Amino acid sequence: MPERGTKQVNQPALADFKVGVDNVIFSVDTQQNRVLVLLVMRQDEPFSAQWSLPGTLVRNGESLEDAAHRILAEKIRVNNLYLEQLYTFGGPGRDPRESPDSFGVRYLSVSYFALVRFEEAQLIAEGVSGIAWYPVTELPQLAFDHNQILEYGYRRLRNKLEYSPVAFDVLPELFTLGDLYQLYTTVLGENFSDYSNFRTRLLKLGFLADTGLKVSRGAGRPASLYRFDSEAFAPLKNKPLVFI
Amino acid sequence: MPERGTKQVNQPALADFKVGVDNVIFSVDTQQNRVLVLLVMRQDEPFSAQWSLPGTLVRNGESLEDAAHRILAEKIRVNNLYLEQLYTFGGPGRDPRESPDSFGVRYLSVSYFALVRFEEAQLIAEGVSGIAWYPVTELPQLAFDHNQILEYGYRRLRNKLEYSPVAFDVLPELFTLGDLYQLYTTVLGENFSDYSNFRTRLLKLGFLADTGLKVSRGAGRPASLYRFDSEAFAPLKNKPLVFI
DNA sequence: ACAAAAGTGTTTTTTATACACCCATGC
DNA sequence: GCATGGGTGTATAAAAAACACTTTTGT
Repeated sequence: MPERGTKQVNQPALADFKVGVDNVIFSVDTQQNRVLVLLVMRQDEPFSAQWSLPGTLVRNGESLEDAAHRILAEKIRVNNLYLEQLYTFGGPGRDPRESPDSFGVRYLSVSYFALVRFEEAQLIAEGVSGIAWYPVTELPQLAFDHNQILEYGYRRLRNKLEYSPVAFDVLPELFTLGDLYQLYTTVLGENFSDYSNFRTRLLKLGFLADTGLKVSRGAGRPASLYRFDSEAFAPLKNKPLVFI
Repeated sequence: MPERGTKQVNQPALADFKVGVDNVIFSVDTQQNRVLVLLVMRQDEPFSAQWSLPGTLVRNGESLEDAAHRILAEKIRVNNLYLEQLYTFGGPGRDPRESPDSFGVRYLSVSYFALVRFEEAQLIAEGVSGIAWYPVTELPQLAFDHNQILEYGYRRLRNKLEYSPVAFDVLPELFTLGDLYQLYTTVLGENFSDYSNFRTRLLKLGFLADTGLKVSRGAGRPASLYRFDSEAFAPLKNKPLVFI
């Protein structure tokens, strides 16, 4: 990192930071076919009583990823979890707790991108239970620059869907090819691919295992339940893949 | 961001941070066909007299990207520049200036990924001139976790090369299709594509403008000099593209 | 003349796209 | 029986991959 300014004298002072971690946690409701993001109601100033991304300030001895796991575990119980760093927002003035003259402590946010399974995820109700899944299409105004962070996270979701098997981190353990197709259509839009071609392509890749189980959902022929076979996927891990 | 712990009492203390910005600056020597990264010799403790990425600590009122630009401008004069955020490294103990008990101030690094043109970039010699381009294949041991950051940056370069027109930010303004092909081979390895197919594909994309100029480099037929036509590329900006 | 690098064209194989159509179930 | 969603197959177009061949220079 940095030179310390031992030689130069009239150097501007270094900023002091508190570092926060904010999680953009996505899941998908396969029943209602909606992409959801987890929001919490703030209890404290600033932005008290406004929705925000679940976040926390980093503690002594704690890594960034530890902090991300900690805040996630405080809000939600999950079996499966996909987590990766998203982006770091650190401009001056992004937190009203910073003094207006730009001196004094600054607040930096390292955001994380997380995927969980809606059906398996249990929200942890705390007090008045200010925690909820929001459809990404109906977002409220969020605290801080969280709308921007969320937008950035949603873009990441759309991108990853195309070349990475993240779909299986938000779908239930067992899913039909219709579920999978629906997920892709709701996130990527109607015209990304024909259903039957999508089917053929995905099956040919060889990491979707047919469980033999069937589900019937109203009218129509019952669908096979598939499972993501991570062992069969392993050799494809670093190859450029096209899911769409 | 964060709840402040107004209600809970026995909460571990929040960490205090200094935030550094470290740049992974790549360029390419088309003559010698090598990918280069800019390193600076540290003058101060810790890691005095060791090579490191050019970095700096963020000052009062300064944004992360501003800091990245500042340190870059201190080391190198460029006409062209590509810059984007890379990753944030913030685990405890990544800087020896942190006290060993993990209390006291911590050092976090937001790294940036930069591309410049080797021929146009002038290094700014300061004092004993501890600044140099290193081939990515012959890296010395670096200060802090900078080898890890650099590795991460190089992976980003390889990835971006495949779907993004970053090649034209490291190549000279005018280049031959051979130069372009050489760049791809040195970064991506020999067997990513046949030269003649690579040619045809790239030209069909329509954003390489033939200047009509020719260069002769030793034996062989002289090659046309091309220019990246950013206007012709604009409509393709958000489309999924394959360069390889 | 010939090696070396640039550039063009052709053939084959693979993949994408657009459909038409059959299958099994609920109502 | 027929609407509904699941599932298969086929014909066509496009793109990727392999490679043969021509062009223009330096020596």
